[in-house]
Amino acid sequence: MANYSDEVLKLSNQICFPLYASGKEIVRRYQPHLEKLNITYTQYIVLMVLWENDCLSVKEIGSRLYLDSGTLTPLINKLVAKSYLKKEKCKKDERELIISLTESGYKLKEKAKEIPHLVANKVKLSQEEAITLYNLLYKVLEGFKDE
Amino acid sequence: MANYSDEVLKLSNQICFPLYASGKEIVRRYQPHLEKLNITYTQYIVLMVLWENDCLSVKEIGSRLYLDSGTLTPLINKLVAKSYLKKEKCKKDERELIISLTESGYKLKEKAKEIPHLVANKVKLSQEEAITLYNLLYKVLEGFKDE
DNA sequence: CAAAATTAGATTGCATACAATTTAATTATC
DNA sequence: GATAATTAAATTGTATGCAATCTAATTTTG
Repeated sequence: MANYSDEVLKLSNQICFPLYASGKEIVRRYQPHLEKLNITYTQYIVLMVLWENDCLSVKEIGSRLYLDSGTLTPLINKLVAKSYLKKEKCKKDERELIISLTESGYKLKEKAKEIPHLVANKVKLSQEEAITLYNLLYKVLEGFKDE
Repeated sequence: MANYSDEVLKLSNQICFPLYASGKEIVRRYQPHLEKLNITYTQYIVLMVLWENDCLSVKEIGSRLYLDSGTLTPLINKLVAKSYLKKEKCKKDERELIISLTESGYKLKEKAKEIPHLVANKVKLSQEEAITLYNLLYKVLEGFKDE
């Protein structure tokens, strides 16, 4: 007979699963568009952070994107190899590495601006639902910060 | 001067990013608990599907979890190596592979039942907010299905 | 019914993710 | 001011994810 613990372990009763799955699926929708810019989704969000605020340390980028140096170091190296980014040691603190956009990295911004709309159109939510979802997701993320 | 396209490209204006990040972060909260069972999150959700409905094809598991054979084949092999699952060819259609729980795979269910609570406690949402979030996420996922 | 098309899994190749460890630089402490 | 503790990146190792391709089995079609 199904009991309470069975219910708890149903996929459909756990909020983690739809979070995990929808995150994955929406990122997958970005890839075909990003491919035209020769970048991946993770590379795209690194660029996005820098388009908004150029010249940041690896640490700072990681803190905004919830990524650590194990992910960022090789990823930034790829973007440097593609000539979208450049790295330089911070003068004040040589442990830090300042990441900044190259001319061609900055120019990508214009090409990228249409992509969010293209994917947003595939998300079948009303404006109001999207805003609610957005706020709840940030609430989850913020909640994780102070642990 | 910041214009509309700049706004569009701000991380904070894109619903994809909080989906991507919160999915990743909540999965990360599962790992320390799952480690005690010697499984990863993806392995856990495969087991969860089978706890709910044993004996499924790789295709069927993939359809429920939004994963393809490139991810599932090696992952299922690991669970077979750990003696949690077994594989057998489908008699009716030899292309299909039926995946089922072993005795020890079934027993894991009892040990796993406390984990969702432990992680849910870290998510700082009210009951009502969690339900709203849950429904919106499934709406996103369902919307992706018919493309 | 034989050839073509489709389908289920497996394989390959590339790009994350992240824990754990290491290295170099900076701060805190005695 | 030398040593200990801390911090930023890089490195290592393991586990996904997924597109693309391949192989074998089954269905569809002329």
